[in-house]
Amino acid sequence: MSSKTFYITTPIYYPSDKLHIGHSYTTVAADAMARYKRLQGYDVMFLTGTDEHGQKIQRIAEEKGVTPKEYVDHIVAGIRELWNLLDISNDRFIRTTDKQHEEVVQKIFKKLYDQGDIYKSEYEGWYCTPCESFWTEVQIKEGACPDCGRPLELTKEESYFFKLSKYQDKLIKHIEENPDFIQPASRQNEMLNNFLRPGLEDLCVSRTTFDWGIPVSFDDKHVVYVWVDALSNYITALGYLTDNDVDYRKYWPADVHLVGKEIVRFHTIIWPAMLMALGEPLPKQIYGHGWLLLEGGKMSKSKGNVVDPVILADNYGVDAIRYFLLREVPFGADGVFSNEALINRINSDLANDLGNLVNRTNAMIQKYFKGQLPEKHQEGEYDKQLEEMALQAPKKVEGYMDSLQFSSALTEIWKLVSRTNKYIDETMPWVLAKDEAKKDRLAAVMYHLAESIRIISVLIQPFMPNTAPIIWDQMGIIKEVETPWASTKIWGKLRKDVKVNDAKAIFPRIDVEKELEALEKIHKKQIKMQQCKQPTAQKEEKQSEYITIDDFAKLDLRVAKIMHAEPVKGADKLLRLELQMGGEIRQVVSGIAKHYSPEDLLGKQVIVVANLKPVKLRGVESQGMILAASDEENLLLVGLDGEMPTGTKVS
RNA sequence: UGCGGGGUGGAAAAGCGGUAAUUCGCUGGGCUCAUAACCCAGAGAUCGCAGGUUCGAUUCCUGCCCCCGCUACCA
Repeated sequence: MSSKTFYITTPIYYPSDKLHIGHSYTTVAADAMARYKRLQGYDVMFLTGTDEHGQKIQRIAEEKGVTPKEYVDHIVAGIRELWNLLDISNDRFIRTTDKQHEEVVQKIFKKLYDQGDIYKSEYEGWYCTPCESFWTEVQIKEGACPDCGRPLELTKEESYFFKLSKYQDKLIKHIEENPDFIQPASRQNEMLNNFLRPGLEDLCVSRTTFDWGIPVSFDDKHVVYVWVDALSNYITALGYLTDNDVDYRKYWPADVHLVGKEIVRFHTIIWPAMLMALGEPLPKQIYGHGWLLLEGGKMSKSKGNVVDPVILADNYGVDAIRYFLLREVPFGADGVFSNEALINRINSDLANDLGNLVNRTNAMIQKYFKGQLPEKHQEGEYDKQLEEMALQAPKKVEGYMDSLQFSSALTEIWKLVSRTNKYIDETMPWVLAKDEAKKDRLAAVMYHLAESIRIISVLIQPFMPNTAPIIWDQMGIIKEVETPWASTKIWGKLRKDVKVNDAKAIFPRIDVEKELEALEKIHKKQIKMQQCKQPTAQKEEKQSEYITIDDFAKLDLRVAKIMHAEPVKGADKLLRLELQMGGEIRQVVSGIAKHYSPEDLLGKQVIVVANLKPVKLRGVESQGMILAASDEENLLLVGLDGEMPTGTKVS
């Protein structure tokens, strides 16, 4: 019956570290969409996964002394657990280390090579041999490696290139003719103006400098680089170029690739070009959402933010977190996460409005009708208004959902929640209850409340998959008959003599003050735990890394006095200092501008590493380094417990 | 420094050429079914600054200031 298909994807995440609330945001959004489409009768394919290759992961794994695969297995297990916890209903989970994916990527690469869309050439760049890394002109500093500071060589590396430039005009045309292809529209202009129209360069799609990747099947010195490997997950997961490509033929092209705004470029330029080269249809839409910024104002910094989704879900419930993520931020724009915002949202929208509505309705039906409404209802004033509003809500919600406006969709549902709360005040059931003659009218009022709640409960399903069934249970709503999506469009689906069950608060109110304190404590604890972990790791290393007194003697530490200080032009962290050190004046560039103003420094005595090799910073020579203690927030210069003549040796 | 986003009542956030929505908070009132909740009313904004276009600008143009993210510089 469901011939309509809907294919939605999230990006595949890079498992170099634990995921945070920002990743959850994308995935929860995709999940809400997938659930919504399923409810509408679509045959949905919802894909998420992990992008597991690359130098960075290889490096981290080496540092930890495990194989890259062992390392990612561990992280990926955690990611799957998180999606499980957040009730993510993905139909498939792809890992770029899956055998099928690797094989198909090799086939794709070979195919593009055979038809001339990938060609072998040389990649020229500045190469740092010890780091085994290439750097671009912009990245290098003073001809040295930005990582280790050692000299670079202009090196050529054999590399495979994808003919991106060939597809430039076709891409521009496609984007111009399909205004929905890139959403929101502002991103479309960004792509056209910043990348496509100025001209595309061919893309380097293989590497020889590391081997944690999919080997190029016909040239095993090379590994397939991220573009071809990662982007193609959207089709390899469906069995593209395999014996069993039923799903590919069924679901491709994708309806939406949901991505963060930082990777819009890859999805709207490189990916479509690859598909054009493969002769496959392009996805219908790429939607670039904004960031969920973790530390908004200074408020949250001082109050501390717990951003571990697991802790948040444990404390407030999965649905509350899902609600917050999708409600707080207008999809497409950036938003800010703070514990306070989260708790306020839970209190006002979930506890006060929705939770309380269900609770008071349930309580009244129990109190006035012993839990079950009679068949006979007397229609009255205000009923029509509520009915109309309830019947409009689903249409509006659908409109917003179809354009991925989750926040607006929820706002629309909550308008109905508010209207229903207001209906109680208008009809004043407690007055009706005092007059036995008005029993029928009272029954109709209760029914209107229950029916409105039923419609609300069905509408919130995609967002809050756990809450909906709880409401059904409390309100005696029968799942199969009274909760299909289409049932929201008909008033009166709920049977007249509905019988409710005992209920307790779905969303208890949270004490903001207390809770913020509690979160703060957890936050501090986490920081402590991290700090504890690091020193133990370092300790082991340090035992073999003792230095001798001779090593120390190599340092020439001197007392110096700051005679002059000024900002370095074009740098916001650097100060240029002139130091009196014995008979000489030294010029030192120091990254302390965020913590000290030039005036503060005049006349101060500091400790200088006097025999440090001079370097140029931002074009200014620095002949040494001054010592300071610093953590993430603060920085204090190291001084003397009194005054000493400048030039005095420190040991 | 480059790129991008933004500055609208206490907070968040719409509007984008013609009485400045909405939510939270605040004040006052109502009600008592309910989770100190719900309902009603009210106060509170010269829409970052300075010019310009226009009969008229928060909305268009120019310049400037500030904030945020990425980026470079923290020897």
